[in-house]
Amino acid sequence: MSTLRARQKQERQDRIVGSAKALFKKVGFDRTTIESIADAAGVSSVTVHNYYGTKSGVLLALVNESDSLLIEKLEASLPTADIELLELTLMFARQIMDHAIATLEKNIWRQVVAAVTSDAGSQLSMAYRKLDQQLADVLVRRIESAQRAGTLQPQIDALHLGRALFQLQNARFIQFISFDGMTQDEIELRLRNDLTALFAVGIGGSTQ
Amino acid sequence: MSTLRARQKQERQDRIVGSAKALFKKVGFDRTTIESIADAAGVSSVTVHNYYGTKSGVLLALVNESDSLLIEKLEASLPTADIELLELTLMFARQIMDHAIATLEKNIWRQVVAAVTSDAGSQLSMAYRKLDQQLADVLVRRIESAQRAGTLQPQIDALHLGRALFQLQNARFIQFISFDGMTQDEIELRLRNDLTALFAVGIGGSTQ
DNA sequence: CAAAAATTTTAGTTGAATAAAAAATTTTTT
DNA sequence: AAAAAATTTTTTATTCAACTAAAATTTTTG
Repeated sequence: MSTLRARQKQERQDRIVGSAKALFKKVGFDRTTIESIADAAGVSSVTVHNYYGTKSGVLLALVNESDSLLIEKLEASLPTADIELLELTLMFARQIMDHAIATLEKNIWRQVVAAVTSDAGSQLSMAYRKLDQQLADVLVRRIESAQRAGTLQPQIDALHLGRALFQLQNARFIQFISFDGMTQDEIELRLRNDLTALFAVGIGGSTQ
Repeated sequence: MSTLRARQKQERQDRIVGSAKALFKKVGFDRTTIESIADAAGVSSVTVHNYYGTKSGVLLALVNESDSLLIEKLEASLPTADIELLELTLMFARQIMDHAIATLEKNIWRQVVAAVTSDAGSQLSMAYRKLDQQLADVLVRRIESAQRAGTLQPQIDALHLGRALFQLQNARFIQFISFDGMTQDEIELRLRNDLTALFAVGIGGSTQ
């Protein structure tokens, strides 16, 4: 029951992450210094480094937390059956964008993506990727359930389809956060166009 | 005809970009300092800053150059007609990966992606995105020509299909560079699975 | 050769990151 | 409960490199 010390550690970490979030939102990532985070959290800057290694480390820790919530929310709110594949995917995308915007500014999300890419391999990057995979799994399971419900042909490969749809959605999400002027509606339209065009390919069968 | 000065400027820039490339390949991005680039190029570090602003700036300049070549190469080598959509896309993806690996290490590509994402909005980021769009256009044109050749149903929306395929390919490309252990074959397989699953959706028509 | 333009030098700021010793706190032992 | 041991945090100090500003110098042009 080594817990008093552990609890305090947890509290300290919570304070750090909380202060970081507030500062990121207030003055942006670049202009937030590790020292300002440390000050706001009532710890020393060395402690921040000890826990999270780098400034990006703090950011990723913060995002990992909030993304775990997103998965639960998605799991709960995404309709289970009786929905078109295209609509399902769009709904999925919309919820992710909603969540992202509710959590942090686009600008900060760009830093998240950059950090995950730039130091792929770090603990926190890998945690982030794992969450992505869980998101993809949500989609896969909905596809399977649509197949059971008869809304979608059963011979389709649900796993690969779900992953492909996730990749596409994710690519568009990154586009969404990459431009301040890009609206959710515009991204939704693009994703819709993507899917419509792709789904149209199979329709005619081989022309040969 | 203000050209002597302009020529020297160009030469200086070439030297900077060349030295940077050599250093990035040799010791990696992080351990290359702007001063070492400047030294190798025979200019002062301030000059490097003046031209490219940041270290990432130099990197993006370098990549923009080499990617222009890629587009030409693709345009020349990608078969014009008489090819399946799936094979076309895979070939496209393969050439991009080949080019990427021939140019820089995965590690450096990660920095490229990070830089483009992190300061979206900078000149060089936007140039990079423009090149991406040109890449997508190559795909679109091949699709149109496949339609003219009768290999693909003419009623399909070539523009949106091409863009969707590019997005998917790009997502998989980023996955490719994100892990040192990820092979081209593995990525090709994933992309093939993506496409097969997506194209299968249309086949049955509506079940409703 | 003088004017104009660009580069380099000089000098300084900033903040991330790290190391090692000191201080504080918690746990364990007596 | 007090002392000792163990662990964590903070202090202190330093390094490193990106980036910037302004003056000095060089180069080009007319």
